[in-house]
Amino acid sequence: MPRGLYVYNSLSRQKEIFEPLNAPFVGMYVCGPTVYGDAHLGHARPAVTFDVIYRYLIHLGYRVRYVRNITDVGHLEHDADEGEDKIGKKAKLEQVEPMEIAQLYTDRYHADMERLNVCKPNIEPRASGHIIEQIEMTQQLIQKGYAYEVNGSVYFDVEKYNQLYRYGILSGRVLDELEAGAGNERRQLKQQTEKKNPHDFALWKKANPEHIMQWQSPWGKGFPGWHIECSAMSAKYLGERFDIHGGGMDLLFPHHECEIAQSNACFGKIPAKYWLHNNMVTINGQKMGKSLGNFITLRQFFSGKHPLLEQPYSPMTIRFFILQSHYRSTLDFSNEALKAASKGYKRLMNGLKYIKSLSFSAPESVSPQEKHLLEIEEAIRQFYQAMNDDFNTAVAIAALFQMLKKINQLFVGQIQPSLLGEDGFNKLKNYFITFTEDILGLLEEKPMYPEKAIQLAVQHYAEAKQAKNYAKVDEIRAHFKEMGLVLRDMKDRIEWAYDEN
RNA sequence: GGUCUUGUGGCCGAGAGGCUAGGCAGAGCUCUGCAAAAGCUUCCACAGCGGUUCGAAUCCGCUCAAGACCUCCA
Repeated sequence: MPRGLYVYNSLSRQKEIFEPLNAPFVGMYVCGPTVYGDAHLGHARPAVTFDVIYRYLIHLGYRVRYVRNITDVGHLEHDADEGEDKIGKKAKLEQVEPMEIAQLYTDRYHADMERLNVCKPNIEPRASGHIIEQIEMTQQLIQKGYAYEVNGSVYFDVEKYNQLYRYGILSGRVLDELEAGAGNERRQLKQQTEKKNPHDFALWKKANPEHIMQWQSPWGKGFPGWHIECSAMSAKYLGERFDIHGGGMDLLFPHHECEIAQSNACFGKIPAKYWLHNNMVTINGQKMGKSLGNFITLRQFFSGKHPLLEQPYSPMTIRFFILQSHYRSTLDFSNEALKAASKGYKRLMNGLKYIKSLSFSAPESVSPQEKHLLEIEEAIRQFYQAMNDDFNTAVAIAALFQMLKKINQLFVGQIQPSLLGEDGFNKLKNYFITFTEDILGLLEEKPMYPEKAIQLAVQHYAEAKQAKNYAKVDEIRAHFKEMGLVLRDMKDRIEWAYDEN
């Protein structure tokens, strides 16, 4: 299909043609969750975004190795001096093993992602399973003179690195200016650390005796620093240089900046060729995040149990909602927007369900009109063009609705399949299904009753209708409504569909 | 204080110098026991003020507003 995929590279701040280092292979690393709480809408965004990128690359014929990590150690709660990590803190509160917490939330994350129809990554490495790799990388950095040990902790020497390379290449920061505007409080805090320089970041942290998560290292007992896991694990599974590194925009600095510094100092190359960052989900115009406490978990969306939610929103509604905006724009949460997404999604699914049930037939009397074929091909072109333009799913979905229009015209019998011609019909059907299901990952959320039971009820409805027993008819309609379904009386038949309200 | 981004119709959300985005909502028509759905038609825009241009929502400047990062965060 159409070649020429362009992606926005945060490193160059512009769109670049996507050319893998070793086509047809593509290595993609995306920063996954820290598993100490349930995933919220903000976690769904990168998961869905990079899921579609993954699916599209595969669709284009690339052989993708997708690595998404699980952070189950190492992220510090306040600042490095406190030396308490998030997983450990929660575990102490709940009197369980830290790994139990990590396991629990990993499982819950997996379940949530499955409901969102997010593909599993090919490799999902855990930080705790790669302590050795992280220690080795830290040792190498010490050997090369880019890291130093103080009291059982090891820090990356940003000043030293910046002499040869440029710290800030990704985020556009200049080292000398970094500290300039920092408030007094922060400056005082930073001066108390054992770091040579406030910008230096931990590769390895010494653990206090009461600290539960700790491992033996050449520098005593401790745990890995904030950023080293991604450098160590991406290098292990994708090589020292790979194609795509993704994550949320809030990770751009310092996380990804530090990753680049570490990996570059260690291996002499910037780890990824393309750096892709999704924008934030906002709520009342503000970033949805853990620290602000203004987040709504995915489970709360699915159940509707949150004060801000007027109703539950299904996983596919959430997915569709995310895909309706471009991944580099902020996406504002509101009940109105979600409800609109829900309706749009269901309309799309009704079309999908119908076109799947339809096959081409051509009575001799009707001959195809080229106009239809051209319109179908135009929509297909628009879809690819949109996806090739930095994965513009919003425009891609607009193309899908163009195709839906044709499907609905078939549905109400305004046009016949034969009018599209066999080629036109097959293109409409096959591309619509491929685009919707395979690339965008939007699936029907099937009713909880088997198709056969529903067909039986449809029959009863038809009979009541025939007998003009309108009381019965209305009763059956009400039952369908309860199931989230509706009945549609067509001229020549009766169909059931998903209720769009 | 620094770096950066954004401001589009009732709501959400694309686009990016001249050509319909799209979804949801609203109005009308067709269809219908009543519906529902769909189709067709239709209303409603580019924060403000200047400038560049034959032409600006799109480029430049200023003003106002909102937000992100500089600390763990997707």
